[in-house]
This record gives sequence, structure tokens and C-alpha cells, in this order.
Amino acid sequence: MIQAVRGTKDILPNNSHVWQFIENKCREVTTQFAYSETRTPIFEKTEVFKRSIGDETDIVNKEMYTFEDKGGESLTLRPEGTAAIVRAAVQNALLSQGNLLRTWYFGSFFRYERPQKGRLREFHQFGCECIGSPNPEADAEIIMLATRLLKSIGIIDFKLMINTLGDEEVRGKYREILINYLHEHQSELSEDSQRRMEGNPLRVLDSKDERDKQVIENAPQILDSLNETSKQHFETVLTMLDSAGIKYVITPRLVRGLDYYCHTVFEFQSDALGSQDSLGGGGRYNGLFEALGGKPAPSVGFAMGVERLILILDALDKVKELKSSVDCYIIYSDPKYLAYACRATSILREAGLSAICDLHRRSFKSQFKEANKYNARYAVIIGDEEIEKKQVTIKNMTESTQVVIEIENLANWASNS
RNA sequence: GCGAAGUUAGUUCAGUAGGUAGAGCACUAGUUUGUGGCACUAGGGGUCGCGGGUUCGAGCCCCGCACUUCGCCCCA
Repeated sequence: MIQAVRGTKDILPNNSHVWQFIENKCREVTTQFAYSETRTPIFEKTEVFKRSIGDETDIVNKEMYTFEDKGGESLTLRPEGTAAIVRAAVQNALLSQGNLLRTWYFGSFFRYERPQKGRLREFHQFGCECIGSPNPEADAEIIMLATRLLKSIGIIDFKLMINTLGDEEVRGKYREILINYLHEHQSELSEDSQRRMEGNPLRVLDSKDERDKQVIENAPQILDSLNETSKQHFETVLTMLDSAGIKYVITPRLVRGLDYYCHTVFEFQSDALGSQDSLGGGGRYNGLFEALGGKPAPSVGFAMGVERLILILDALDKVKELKSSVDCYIIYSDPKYLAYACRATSILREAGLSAICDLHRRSFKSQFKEANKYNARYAVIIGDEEIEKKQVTIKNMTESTQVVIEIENLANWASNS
């Protein structure tokens, strides 16, 4: 037996309806916010991700599926969505027509990681980007959209963690303060954090190591280093969330793993997941367009892990088994009536109903059982009498009533039922 | 990349003094020879993850590999 590649999963006929449910909600909610869809290629030049996500990040360092094509070009299976959207927006000059772009995406992404529950090598994300506005109301809109989506698919029990990283000036200043502090406590830190201290000190704040937590507890907070602009930006976002009735927890330790974030960063968490408790997250990225060769376009966005949404729906038992049903199940008493059954089936479909018949040449009784399994509204019965009189018997499966009609009138019946 | 636990029928799981496999549900058919859902009866299904080894004999013991899960790491 050939197995699927490690960390990949089939979406099978018996649970594809859950995916469709979520996809439909994504369309619904994005429509409410007037976001339109972007579909970018599944792979990009490696450069796209290196320049955007950041060379120092784990994603770029060790998790990308990078390969050379036959022309010797380095390509990478996309590990996240934002970089490609920005590349596409720059390439197609999407901002030259106006100064704002609201867009969303849904698709597969790839990271070479140790698979775990809620963490796959091919996984799916739904994400939104609000491109072109430097203002806090854009941050608020994105968070409202994400919140709306979670609620609409039935996830209410989540936590929204929010923080600000400030602008460039703030980040630079805070970075120094933090490095100094960490240096003073170097001996108390975990090996990992000691290593990360120089390259990416902010990530130390995110550590789960008990030793680190002690140090982090008393570390200087970025909130205390904010300049007036950054402070106002953050406060406006919070005020807007308040007025929209969205609850949040200010989490000074929240940093996030991609280098391109500034100002507002946020993350949705759920207790229903294991150690992969992050449902999704995002933040503002003001410098990304320039990093990818475009004109400045301050933006904000988020992404949700679809597999994780599904895990929560499972855990909450919220997955409505949208029992698929068929309008008509055609039942014939003998295989010699197959052509007649085929004609009836065809007429019903032509009239816009869904209609199927048995392909196993099963017994009459078994065909009824099969009709039940398909949750058929009507059984369309064909036997000796019906053939002889050019009729069909139609049985209402829920009320157990039946009528006999001429096959000539079947289309007519179908359009009225 | 590191540590730990798992893998037996479609599925959920049983299965010790090592003697080549079992249950529930699901599936198929009958009881009811043109009328379903319930019930009863019967039946089909398994190279016991893969490959080696020990043994007269391995689902069970040993080794390797693959995959899954739980931590770490990281993130969605």
C-alpha cells in the first residue's frame, strides 16, 4: 500500500461537507466586509518568502519546501499567504487603480515540520488582507472580520490576545532595552533563549520555558517604550474593538513569528486545542511592499488555520452532519426495466431534481433501503404494472403516501414538487 | 531536530504461560417472491503497519524502518 506523504491528509467524501461549510462561511463573511478573493500560485520564487518573512525566522530557516526546477531556479512551496498576495499586488499594480485593496484567500500551504494534531506539512489557511491604509481603523476592521468569521462558524469560546510592537523607532529602541535586560539575566535563561537573544530578542518573550518565564515576568515591556504615534494607534484600535463589543486580552509577551509585523499584532487561541492552541493570528505590516519592490502600502491582515477550526468544531460537537439528501431514488423491480428507469431518471434531472438509481442490480427491497440511506424524499417505483401502463408510482418517503402518474406527466410533477 | 506512547476487520476496540485471530457497529442477503426505517437469522470480510531475527511455532519476544499521537521546538 502506498501511503500519503507524511503530514498530509485526504479530505474524504464523508467529511468534505465540513470543509464546504467553512468555505461557505468564509465567502459569506468576506462578502459582508466587501473583500474579494485572490488566488496565487502554489509556489513562488524563493526570494519572495526570504525577503518578506525574514531570513532569521524558523519558517525560512528550516521549514520551507525549497527546490530547484529544471531551469535551475530556486522555487518554494508557499509557507504562508501574505507574501504572495503582496507580490501579486505589486506585480499587477493593484493599488494604482485606487488606494485600498480588500482581499482574501483560502488554500494549501506547506511547511516541513514534525506533524502533530493540528499541525500538518500541507495545511490550509483562510486569510484576509487590508492593503493601503495606515490607520488603526483598518486594524480594527481586520480583527472584526476574523471575529465575525469565528462566531459565524459557531466558535464562541476563543481568546483574542492583542499587543503592539510599535513603529520602527519603537522597535529599535525597545530591542536595545530588552537585550540589555536579557544580558543582565543571561545565566537564568534557557539555552535556546540565550542563543535567540542576539538575533531575535523579541522571540524570547514568547518562550514557554519555566526559567525564561521567570525572567520575562519582570522584563521591560514594549508598552512602556511606545512613542506618541504608536500609542495612539494602539489605543484607537482598542477603542474601536470596545465599541464593536469585541473582548480582548492585552498580552505584552505576544510577538509572532514573522519579521514583517509592526504595530498591532493579535492571535486567537482556544482551549479546545492541545499545545497547538493558536487558531489564527495576524497583524500590521507596513514595510512589506517596499521589501518586495513595491511602493509603500501600509497593510494589515490575518490568517486562520482551517484544520484547527475543524478540530474545534469536532471537539464542540458542532459539526452538523449535513445529511446529504437526494430528491428521487428510482426503484425498478427487474433489471430488464433499466432503460425505462433511465428514462425516468433523466426526465427528473432535466426538471432540476436530483435523481439516482441502484447500480448494483439489488433486490427491490434493498433498493428501498438504499433510498433511505440516501435520505431520498421520493421513491419512484417501476414494476410490471407501471411499464404496462406507461406510468410510475411515486412514494413520499416521509409520509408513506403514494401516487401513480403517467410518465408523460413526470416532468410536470417534478416541477411542482 | 530531541524525548515518550501507539499501529489487530470498513470503524471502535478485545486478544499471555509464544500454539497461525474475536466482539460491537457498519456492510451483504434472507425472514416479508412489488414497498424502506424496527427486530431476528445467516453471511462476507484481516499477508494482526512494513522488513528482518529468535523459536518446532510469533499478533504476543528482539532489532530496524514507516506512520500516528503526546510533549519540546515552532506556528495556523
